[in-house]
Amino acid sequence: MTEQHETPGGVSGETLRAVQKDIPQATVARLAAYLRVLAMLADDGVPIVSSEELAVAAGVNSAKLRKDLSFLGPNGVRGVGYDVAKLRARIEDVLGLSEGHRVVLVGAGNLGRALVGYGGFRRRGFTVVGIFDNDPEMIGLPVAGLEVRDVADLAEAVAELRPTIAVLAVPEDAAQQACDQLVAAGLQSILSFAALGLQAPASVEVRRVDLAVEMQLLSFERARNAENDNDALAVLPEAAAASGRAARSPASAARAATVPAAITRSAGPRATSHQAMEPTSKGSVVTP
Amino acid sequence: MTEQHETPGGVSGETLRAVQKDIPQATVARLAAYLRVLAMLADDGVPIVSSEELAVAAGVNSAKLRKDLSFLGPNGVRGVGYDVAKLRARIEDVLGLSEGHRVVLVGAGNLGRALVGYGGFRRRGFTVVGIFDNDPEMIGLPVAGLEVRDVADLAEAVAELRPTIAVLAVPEDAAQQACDQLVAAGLQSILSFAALGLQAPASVEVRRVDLAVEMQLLSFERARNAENDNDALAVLPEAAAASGRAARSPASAARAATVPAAITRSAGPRATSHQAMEPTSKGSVVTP
DNA sequence: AACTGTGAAAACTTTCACAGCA
DNA sequence: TGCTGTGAAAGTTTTCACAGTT
Repeated sequence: MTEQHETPGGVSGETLRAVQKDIPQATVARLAAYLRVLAMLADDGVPIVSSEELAVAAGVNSAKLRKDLSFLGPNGVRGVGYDVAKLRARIEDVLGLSEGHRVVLVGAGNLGRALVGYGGFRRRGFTVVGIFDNDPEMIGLPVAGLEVRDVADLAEAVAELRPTIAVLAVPEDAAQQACDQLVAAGLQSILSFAALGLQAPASVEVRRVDLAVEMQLLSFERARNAENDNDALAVLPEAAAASGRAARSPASAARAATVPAAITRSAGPRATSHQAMEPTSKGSVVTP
Repeated sequence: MTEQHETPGGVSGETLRAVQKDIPQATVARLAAYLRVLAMLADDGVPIVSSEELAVAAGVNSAKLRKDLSFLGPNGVRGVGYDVAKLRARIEDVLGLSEGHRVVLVGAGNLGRALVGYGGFRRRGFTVVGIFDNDPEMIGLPVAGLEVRDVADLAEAVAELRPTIAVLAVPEDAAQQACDQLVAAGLQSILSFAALGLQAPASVEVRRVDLAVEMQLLSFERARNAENDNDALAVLPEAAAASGRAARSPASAARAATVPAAITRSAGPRATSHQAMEPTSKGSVVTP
């Protein structure tokens, strides 16, 4: 949590605390996106990046990116750009990722297995340390190098594994019970793939990823674009026909991919075709 | 905006068109969330719901909900509330869901199978009509009542199946190629689970669900709350200790679950404990 | 009396455009 | 010169509070 990267010498918790409090929601959602791009750049051995380059890769405009980064304090060098490694470390720090996270997975079905197998997971500092299920057939089986354990042993296992995040990938009808068990075991951050809202103490952060919501947003955009296309066709037949990899209308250009949350937070950021933004909030499969 | 449902008689396309254009992004992301709650209410046989009840269930405040619904035209009855069935139909209409959607899935691995098995999917009007993979071992196997087909046959199959949405659940390194095939086959709406941004024509809507982003947002909230808790503890030790299912500080109360997109659109909406909001945009696993 | 629909105010976010530093 | 960091303007979203309807 604490920490600063540029300035040597210890920075107090005060500093980071202040920073975290004042970072706008919208900005936080995008920081995670910048991080992904930075990781790619780092893999490619790129040492320095300008706000313009980074912004394009992340699907936002450069003014927004610079404003976002300005909330984290000075990160770049004028006339030069941002040091990829430094900026990356700084963002990880602010997002509370620098220590990495130990994750327990509840539900070893298809979704659960898909999740542990998801490479971007470990690559981004999330280590699955335990897998649980309530199906006797499943318990004991090896999944991703771990043995599936009985969800009844959760409390005890948590004491031993010390996870910071739990991922809930169980059927709808088992979700609330599993959630209660996680809460009882002391987990404070839960990412749930159940469509229904889970009841949990206010002190526990439950984030929901709802695939259907993402699909619905996709549906809306399609409906809206179809509309626009009709309008355009009515007025400018050739222009509309020549679409291909061409430009999109300004109105829809701001739209793109992101999922604020795993599959979700909704109202997320938007983005242009190759990269999308708007995590959340909206976007995203994050749903209420 | 225009439009009326109560009134019998055909409503023109003009009307719906105008409505869609003017609905704020943030509102659209939340409509999908309201829909889920409405579906639950309908299942429970609840005929009428007030803005307050619906808002609480969706994790937003009632003023926001009423404002959101006002963009769809008059939907309720003053002094009474909203007709659950009517409101549901109206929202589905606006989101372009009323005709339902035919979905093709590319990638029959764990994630793909988890997705077709996901009940909330079909229940919300999305019907999987085709499953594709490029693994010879996989092709021909039955999954969810469908036979896995060769992704090479996609173009041909699309002509036959007429899907409106494609879900991409393949490994990172195969994602761009699969995306290109979908685009070539004429798909216009793609929900991708690949972490990387996909290159596609501007006319194609690509929505990304990135699980890692959701986890990162969860990490940030935890870091921020830990901070607040420290502050609270320093000042009010007992109050902080008595957390249980107690109230959360106003600052963090606004936070909750949602994933604007499947797993995100970023910056999505937030919500209170039992129900969360802020799709996507942002919320959600929607990422840039 | 109960509850919706909505202008107007407040809060938040994005964009502009430029001063300032390397 | 090139690019960051940032006030100030513009645009969007949320909240308030109340008039209007049943």
